[in-house]
Amino acid sequence: MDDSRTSPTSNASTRVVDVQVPVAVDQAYSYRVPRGLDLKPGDVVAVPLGPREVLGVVWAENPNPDPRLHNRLKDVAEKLDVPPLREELRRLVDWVANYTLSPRGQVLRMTLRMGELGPERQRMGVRLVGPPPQRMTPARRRLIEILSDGLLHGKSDVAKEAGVSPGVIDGLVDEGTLHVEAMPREPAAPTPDPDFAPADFSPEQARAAETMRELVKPGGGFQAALLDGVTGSGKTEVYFEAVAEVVRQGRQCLILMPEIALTGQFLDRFALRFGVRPLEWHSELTPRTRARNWAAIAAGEAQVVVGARSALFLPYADLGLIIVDEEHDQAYKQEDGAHYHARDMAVVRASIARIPIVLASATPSVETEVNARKGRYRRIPLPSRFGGQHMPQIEAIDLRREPPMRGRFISPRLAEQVGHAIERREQALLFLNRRGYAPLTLCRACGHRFACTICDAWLVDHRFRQRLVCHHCGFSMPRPLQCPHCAAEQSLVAVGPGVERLQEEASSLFPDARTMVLSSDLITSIEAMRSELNDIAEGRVDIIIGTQLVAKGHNFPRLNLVGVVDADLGLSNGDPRAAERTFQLLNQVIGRAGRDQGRGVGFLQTHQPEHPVMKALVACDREAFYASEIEARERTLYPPFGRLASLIISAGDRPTAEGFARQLASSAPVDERVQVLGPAEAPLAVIKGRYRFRLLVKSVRSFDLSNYLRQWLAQGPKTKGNLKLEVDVDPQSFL
DNA sequence: CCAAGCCGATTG
DNA sequence: AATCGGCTTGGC
Repeated sequence: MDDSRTSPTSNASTRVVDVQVPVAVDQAYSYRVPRGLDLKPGDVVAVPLGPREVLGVVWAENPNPDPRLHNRLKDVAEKLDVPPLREELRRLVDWVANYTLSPRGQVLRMTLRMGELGPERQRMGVRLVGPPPQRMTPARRRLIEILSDGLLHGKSDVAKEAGVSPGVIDGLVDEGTLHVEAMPREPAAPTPDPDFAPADFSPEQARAAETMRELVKPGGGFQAALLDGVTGSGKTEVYFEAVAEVVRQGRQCLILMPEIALTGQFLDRFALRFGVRPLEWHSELTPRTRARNWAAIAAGEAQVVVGARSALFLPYADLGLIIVDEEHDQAYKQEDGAHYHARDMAVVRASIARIPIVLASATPSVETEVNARKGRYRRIPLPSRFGGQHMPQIEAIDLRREPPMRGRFISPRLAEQVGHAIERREQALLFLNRRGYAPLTLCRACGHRFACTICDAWLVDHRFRQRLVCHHCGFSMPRPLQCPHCAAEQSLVAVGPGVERLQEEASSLFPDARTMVLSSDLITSIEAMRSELNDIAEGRVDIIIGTQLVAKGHNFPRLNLVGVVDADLGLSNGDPRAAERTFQLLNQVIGRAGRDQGRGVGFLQTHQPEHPVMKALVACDREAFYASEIEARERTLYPPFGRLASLIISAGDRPTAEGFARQLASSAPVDERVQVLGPAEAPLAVIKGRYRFRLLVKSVRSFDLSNYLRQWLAQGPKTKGNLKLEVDVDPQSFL
């Protein structure tokens, strides 16, 4: 059986290591180590995988390779010249894979998204060194004019500036007038100066800042803190003190943000405090920048990194602090590929690395709030707005008693208030978390409703684009002129409001006002977005009409009135987190008002002013909201008082999906600490032509739910063909 | 009969 | 994730 005697490649002196490759497999694969190559766990290597070569990470020494692999083992191709992944990061990868039931390789892939590695392409520059050319042309003259300072200029930059083609430069180089030299490499990350512009703190803020500095004292180990401050209380400047301290210690700091695309203002604020912008990490980086930033992070050159959730998995050389800004934000939950919650995994990383972590929010998630109440997290309060300003005054408008006119959505009282704001030359924001013109189109003649052909959803009327669009799969069709069902003409009516329709209404109410719609589907690029936000900040807009895009992190100095057009919108579905999310979102939106002048007002148009969320918002009574929400979670054993996982089964046809879901449910191991609910048809039963069923698995808190799920799925029925099973531990969304 | 397209298994 | 092989489908 053992043919090692005949195989020249396997002998006792050949080392074998297990290498984790960044593909969706859970196991590490074994490779032989070529003679003379020194490998240890964490080293980044290139290995052959099937017909191609991929990057991988040495996970362990393997003294006893599986004999069944005897002569199938391949050699490690190469060891890359990058710092090895530290044990801390490898343990995080293992932990996340284990907890979320994702293949380890899939988690590892997030740490190796390094763009194009390899030798850095040298940028070339030109310098004026010789006499003018014999034949002078206008193009050459412009070029020489710009280069007359004798300094080295980027070749493509100078060509662009002079408006000449690169050929002109080459010509002058040939004549000896210009000389080509390599440009010095720009540092990927300039070092922030912790003492560049220290903040001027109120006594309250100074106390919190002192606690921040204490938190990051050397040798302090793992500690989680909740920086709990209302919008406008100066949370950012306060946690900058912790950042400054960590920078002084020469260690690295990661600041996680829910949406990096919207953080233009944040980068500026950072630069005001530290003199330079921090290093950015997000999905829109070009491969080149990605490679540079990855290398700078791994080498420890980048001291402060601001990033979206994927920045959590980067190979920091010496991470000393993690900050999770707006920790309650849903955008931290990754919903495709590996399902993980970046805030929770950040706490895990901090704990593995034995470093402090700061969660910042004005409206903490219920999970975090409970951790703070139980003393597991240290609460650092910032109870009031900076400069003695007041929180906005909030009133509910009961739509049952003060309804808008038929076919309108702005009630008379809200319209009157917007009118006053415009007269005072202040801005008003109308908030409606609904893109497009109208969420439903129907035929007045026959009642036909326009629905997506492959999803279980109505088509949303988008008038700017002149199309009906499905928000779940992206399907769209031109807005028809007649009903496809009964052929009636001029019979189609828009039902319900979207931001575009609201703009129409605002323009008819205030014909002279300048309105602007801010909605994710109208944003073409980050650049365009930043310029629109700038228009608002500089007062070129009177009425802003926006979706939740406007809730996030932007400061509009002239904004004093916020009207929430449909405060009930997020409460209607059967989502267990609906109340929490509505509270957080509306609090954040209303918090946009009056940040600079401190006399903001907010109006909530609602059909249920007696709802706990509305009452807490109107009374500015955060405690009342948390008290009622925590009590409800405790009673029903929902997180954080119990554990939850969601299994989504989908297939191309309904019976297959439902059949498998039933089979799966009945194969669940019996355990008194676990409850398997369902299968139930998912709230959106069909998405992209796939029929979806859901099982909800609920357990007590002191239970290893991931392990239970793993055992269940290992012995349960296997998916095949069209069937797909997605596992989501700690689900946030229930659609 | 061959090309194209889809599914599922495999990667050490 | 990417690739390959097997199988079906479709055009000639």
